[in-house]
Amino acid sequence: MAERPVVLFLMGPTASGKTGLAMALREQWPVELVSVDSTLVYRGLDIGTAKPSAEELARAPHRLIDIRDPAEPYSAADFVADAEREVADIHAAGRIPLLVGGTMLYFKALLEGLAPMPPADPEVRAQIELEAQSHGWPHIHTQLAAVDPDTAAQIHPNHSQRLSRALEVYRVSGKTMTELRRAQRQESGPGFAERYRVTQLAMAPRDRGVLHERISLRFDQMLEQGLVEEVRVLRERADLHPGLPAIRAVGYRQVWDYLDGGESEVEAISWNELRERGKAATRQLAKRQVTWLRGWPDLEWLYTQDEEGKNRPIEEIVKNTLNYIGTKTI
RNA sequence: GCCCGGAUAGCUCAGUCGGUAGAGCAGUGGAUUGAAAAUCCUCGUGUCGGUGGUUCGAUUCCGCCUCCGGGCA
Repeated sequence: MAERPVVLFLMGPTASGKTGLAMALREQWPVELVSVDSTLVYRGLDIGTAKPSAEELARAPHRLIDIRDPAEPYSAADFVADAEREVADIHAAGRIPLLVGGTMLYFKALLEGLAPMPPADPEVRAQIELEAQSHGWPHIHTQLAAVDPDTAAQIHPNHSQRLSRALEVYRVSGKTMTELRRAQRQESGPGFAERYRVTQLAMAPRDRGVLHERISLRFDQMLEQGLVEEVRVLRERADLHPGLPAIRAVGYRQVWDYLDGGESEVEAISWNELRERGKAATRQLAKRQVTWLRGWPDLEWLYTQDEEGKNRPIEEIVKNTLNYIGTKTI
């Protein structure tokens, strides 16, 4: 049997420097980049998502960027299908896929697969939302517990989104998540990790304070580069609203609120408040990303600082990364 | 200079009819199977501005001082 093809993952919190490293690696290794990011998929969300510039993309193309209109939600299942296709395509061209990004659920879904569940159903979702509004989420939890006690036991009674999804799955398919996850274990073929030799890297500063500082500077830069104008353009479209995943993205939601406040004095958000809220939301995102990564199995950490807290030059990180990849893949 | 109002958690503030205090935000740790940059859970001791007085006991009442608002000169 032929040796399994190599796949590289590069994960890390926002503002850790993943894109820079990925592009540097591409210059020295036969890798092709695949973006693993739930917001870079949307066209027109550029500044606030820290999307690589047109010049950067020309020099180092990323797949799965700008593949969706902001009105059209993208999902973990969409990602798994797209990523599987791109990985196969890259291998067919004799290159090595480097999946780079910060959406850990997407990495996990690709690695472990998803249960054969029905896709989101907007009408069922709206109905559940309505029921929750009049009776509260704990009532939804009770309903779920009646049909799928195992799943209900794993979801907090206030956890709106996961409760909604679990009940939605049942109402749409007539099967519980528990049953469908059992089906996943029994019926699925070899998983991603069985088909490929996956090397997983995580990139981050040692010290969270450093990340916070970078986030602060970067959000101000985004504002200088015209983030508000970018959101203003999105707001002009009648079909976009804060209920969409694209508009809920960090930065976009806060600017949307800021522009909302223009009319009503009471709720108006000041410029400084916008800056604070945008930065706080980004810090919280980074924290959640790090939570995913702590305890993530088979992970090689690339720290962007040395033990004394000094920033390591990108060349050094590239060199160490290539050394590590070399030992794992040759 | 005078008058009024403030001074309490990193920030905004509530409160204690006198028995040493608690919300929101921020932060922290965690969860995470088609929205995931989403959504949800956990964690609250801080010379209650300083100083003197009254009191068994003062962050709370009174005096003075400092600082910050606002007003009058």
